[in-house]
Amino acid sequence: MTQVESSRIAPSPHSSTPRPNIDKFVATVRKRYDFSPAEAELLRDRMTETQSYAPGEYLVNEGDRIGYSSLLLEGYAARSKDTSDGERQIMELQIPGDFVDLHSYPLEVLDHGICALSRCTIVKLHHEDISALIEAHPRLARILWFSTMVDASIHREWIMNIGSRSGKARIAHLLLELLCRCEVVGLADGDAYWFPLNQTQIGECLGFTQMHVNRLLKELREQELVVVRSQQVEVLDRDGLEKLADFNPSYLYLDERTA
Amino acid sequence: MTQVESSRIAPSPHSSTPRPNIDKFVATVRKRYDFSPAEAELLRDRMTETQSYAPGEYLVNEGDRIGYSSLLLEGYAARSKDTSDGERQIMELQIPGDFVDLHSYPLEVLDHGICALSRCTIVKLHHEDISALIEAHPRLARILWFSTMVDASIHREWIMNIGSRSGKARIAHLLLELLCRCEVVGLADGDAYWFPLNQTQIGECLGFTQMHVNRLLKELREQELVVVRSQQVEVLDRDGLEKLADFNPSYLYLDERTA
DNA sequence: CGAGGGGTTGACGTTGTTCAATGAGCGTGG
DNA sequence: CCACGCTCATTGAACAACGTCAACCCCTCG
Repeated sequence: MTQVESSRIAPSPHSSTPRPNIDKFVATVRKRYDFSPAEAELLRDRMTETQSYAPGEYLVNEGDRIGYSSLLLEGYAARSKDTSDGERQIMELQIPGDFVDLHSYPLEVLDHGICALSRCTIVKLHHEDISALIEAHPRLARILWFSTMVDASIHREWIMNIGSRSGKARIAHLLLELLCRCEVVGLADGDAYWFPLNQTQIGECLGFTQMHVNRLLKELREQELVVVRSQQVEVLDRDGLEKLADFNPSYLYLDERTA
Repeated sequence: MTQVESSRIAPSPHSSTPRPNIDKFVATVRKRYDFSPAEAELLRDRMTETQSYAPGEYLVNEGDRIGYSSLLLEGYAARSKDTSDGERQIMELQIPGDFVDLHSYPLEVLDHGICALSRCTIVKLHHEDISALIEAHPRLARILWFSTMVDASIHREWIMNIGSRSGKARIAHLLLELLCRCEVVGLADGDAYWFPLNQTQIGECLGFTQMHVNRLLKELREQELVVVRSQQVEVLDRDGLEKLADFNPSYLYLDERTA
């Protein structure tokens, strides 16, 4: 819980942290790629420049051509695109340990924006440094590539979620995904975790209106499956919720036994 | 049109083509990464083993651990997952020139299946060859990585499509995406192209029932925007269809000016 | 104390599903 | 040749899911 709370403490913007803590990123790939301390050092050596963003601020805008990628150290962010009628669709949620725009390294121009959903702190990795690292250590290329491919896998599961599941199952699935991901980076407190999205933003993830999200959350609460209130998710009946959501975490690639 | 028809001719399975034509793949990355003839040769030299699949056959099953990736030479395939209630969600359509499971190189185990929607021919690229190529030519890593990141970008647009657009706009968007992609690899005939999906499969892409797809196609036909019949899509009013679908092809990364 | 953000609830309309029936096209075997 | 089975497309009517509009609540912050 202390780690959760710490993400609300605002560091000074544009500060420089000589040795940022990238352990959460290492934790997300560890089960698949044995990230040696030496390899972590290589990466960490290139990451010094940190930056903070206020809730609602965009780290990257759709169409931006940026020369660095950002590793999220604290806070929640979202990949999103704006619709022509002024709405917004969120494609993925990002939590500490996630490389939020490593996609921009091979893509050069980003097709989507990255929006801070809470106060966020990131550390930058410049693209020229990625190129140098990869050239000297090809295995790092595969690890970074892997990390972006997990994003693609999450995208596919979201397509499945939005396209094929019932309303309650969709919300349940979203909340379970975040529980699993928070656990891996040490941000879960049992079956509870910090979740700074309001009902409107949950709707933007799932293709629902805020009112409908409200009704669905009410049903999940009344069935004593999960409670979402004041930026906290508390899963009451994990088995029941997973069954309702048809949840199988293998798409997150968080352990070695995944199908 | 001849190229379209040729995809129905069945080559013998497990045949060996010394120098497969990978020009369509080169065409899909050309605008972003100037793929030199020498680099194309490097790739082609490693690709000799071809294979064919019948419609409905799976190239890869969810959870498979395969040692090679497949470049689609002929036919339509789909990335898909099965739902618990026996339905199926399609996450992406693949056409000639697409690397259908390059994702499995960094992921090792695939989170989704690849299903042939028509008769398909692929050529294999073994993962050990990818590793060797990348080690010797780091630029190729970025090109292959790029190709998988375009898949991720397409996934994001599909999330947007399914989550935020109206029924008619969803179908229109899907048909326009395929038109653009077919054009780049020379498989479009003006504003028409071969499209071997039936209404059930279109529904599996968009989260609709077959009956609803039928009704939406009828409306699009009556509005003289697009006609879909007997495995052919004919776009009658491209501007009108693009406006209806709120279609912006920049997410496909098919030209250099993309936002 | 007023404004604003977020949550809650109800009535009603639209969108999409389900169930059911029908027809068109095509290959197969009698 | 026709009858038959099969896939795919088409259409209608009842129903469920979800959006829209509107009102109201609570809390916080200035």
